[in-house]
Amino acid sequence: MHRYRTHTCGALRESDIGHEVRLSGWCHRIRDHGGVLFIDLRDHYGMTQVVVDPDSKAFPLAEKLRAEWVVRIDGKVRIRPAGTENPEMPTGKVELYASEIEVLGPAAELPLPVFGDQEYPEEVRLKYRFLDLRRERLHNNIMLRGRVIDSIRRRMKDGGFFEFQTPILTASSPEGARDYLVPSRIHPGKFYALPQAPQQFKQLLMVAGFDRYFQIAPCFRDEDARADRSPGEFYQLDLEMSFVTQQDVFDAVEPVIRGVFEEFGAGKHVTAKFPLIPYAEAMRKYGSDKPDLRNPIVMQDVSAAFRDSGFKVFANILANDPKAEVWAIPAKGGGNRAFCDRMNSWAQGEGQPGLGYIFWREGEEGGAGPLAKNIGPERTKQIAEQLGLGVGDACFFVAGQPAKFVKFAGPARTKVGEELGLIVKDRFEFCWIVDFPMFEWSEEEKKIDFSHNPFSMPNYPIDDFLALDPADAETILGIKAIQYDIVCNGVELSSGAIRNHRPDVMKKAFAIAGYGEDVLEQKFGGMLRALTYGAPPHGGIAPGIDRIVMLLAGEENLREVVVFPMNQRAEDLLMGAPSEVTQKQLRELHIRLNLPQK
RNA sequence: GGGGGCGUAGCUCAGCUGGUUAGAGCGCUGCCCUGUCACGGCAGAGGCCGAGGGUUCGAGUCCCUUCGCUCCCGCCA
Repeated sequence: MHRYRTHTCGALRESDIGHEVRLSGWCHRIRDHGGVLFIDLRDHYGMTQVVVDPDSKAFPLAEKLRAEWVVRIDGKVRIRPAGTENPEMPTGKVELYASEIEVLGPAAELPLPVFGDQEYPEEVRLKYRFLDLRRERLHNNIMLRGRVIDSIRRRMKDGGFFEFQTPILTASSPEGARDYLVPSRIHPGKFYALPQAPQQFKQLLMVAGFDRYFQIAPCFRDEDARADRSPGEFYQLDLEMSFVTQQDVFDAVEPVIRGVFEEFGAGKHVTAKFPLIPYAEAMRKYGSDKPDLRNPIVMQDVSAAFRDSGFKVFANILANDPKAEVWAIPAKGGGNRAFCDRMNSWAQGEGQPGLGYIFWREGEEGGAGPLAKNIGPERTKQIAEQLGLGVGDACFFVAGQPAKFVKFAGPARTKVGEELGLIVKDRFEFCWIVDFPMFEWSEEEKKIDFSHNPFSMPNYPIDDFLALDPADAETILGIKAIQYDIVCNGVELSSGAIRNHRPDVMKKAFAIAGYGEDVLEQKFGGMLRALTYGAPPHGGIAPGIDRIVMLLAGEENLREVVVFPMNQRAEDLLMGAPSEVTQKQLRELHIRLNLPQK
């Protein structure tokens, strides 16, 4: 007989009745009836009920067992007495009558019970992550993650992609997020950086002729955390392809993503064909470049209804600023004052002066509320008709420069959708966001800068692009990049682009953004050199693994799908990272600390 | 860096307009219980009410400061 077990805790069935077996596992739950005592013995594979009574020589020890002790139990499998089967458990028709128990690992009183599904504070859960991971929900999430990654690998390989490993210790890159730095012992004063993404490496692999690359790649960024953004490190399905158009990338990636969501989405509806939504349209309709399409609300421009109207606040905004507009957020089913007032207070809590509204109800079919009275019945009717609203509905309005108010309009649309229960859960609504602007006006630096990734190819005839006058801001700010995102349920799942593989175009793009060739050479010399010696047109994308698993697991927070996550302040409470190091270590690295005054 | 929320027993939480000895459930300890599967019953231990300061006859409760966790803004090729 094996030292620890002949079966796992999820294995025993009626066919095993009468056999002498050995199980090892954790005491999940113990029910002591004095004369008879039940132990639910748990391991990774399942749970089996163990019975002990005073006729067994294991009885005295069984009475001493406590939750989460690790034990080995020998005994005979027997059928449960009629009426005591548990149909909830796969092993529920049988039980193990214990003849011998050995304690393999006793447990101290638990700071975090494994049994049950109560919520516990993040701090305790992270400090005792190993206990939290024993709990069903997290345990399942982590296994789901593994299965999702297996499936992704298989799908990528079937699609003709090869998996590569790229360096973890690399060079600091000037663009993007803050780097994690690693001091060099051999080169005093110099540092490696952990890659924010294997961006340049995958492009170099394309230049090297490997044609189709992918990697489940760790990425490191020293930026502050969010619920959907782990501090420090996260994983991407990083991929790159040569000789492709944007459409080729879509055709390669969309089936992988859709397939994974259909495979693990527990039957939830998955978008059959991801619609393409231009960035500008997404901002206009949804107030976001990562719209939640489960929310049916589509905003509209209703400036005409307010221009020169009796509602002076909006009329003046429109009269005084040619860029100003008024947008409407329709709220079907929100046609009562209580709801409109609640939205108004919410807006004030968001730092807005308020949220104008009109609502329609029985007896006031022409529109109710102060705003309706100010603009009059004709204009109110015009709004109702434009948005298809009637009795029982409401509509909210935001005014000003769209570029400035979308940061509020987008969340307002979400809020209305949530409050009115318009968001259809149990669906994965995907879309591609395309046509991102290549450049944007940096208010901070008072100059044109890259809007997103400087490696993206501008969607503009190459000769015309090379001939651009850097002072022609209007034309330049209108140029789109061949860049795209996948968005699902309001979560940005991935970002990608057709890359700029032409050194002359790249030099021009950097020149437009105000960077000289010396900067380009210094920061991206390797990349530039590679593009000089025969670079294929190429492009790719990098879906976030953690976010995919988060959506599939139905979780709101990345920590629920990462085995050993850090907390919001980028601390690992279990391992105690970051930590101080010895003077000797610092000396070897030629580092002297210069700590902030406290 | 900024804003919101939270902080009371090992854990989850209650504790009203400030009022005498701060409660419940789970867990823990002891006793009882031979068919439970959230077993049940009885008894008990366990509290710097995050920390510091203030107001008050009196503070878990009000005010200020500070620390911790979390959510958001900034930031995020």
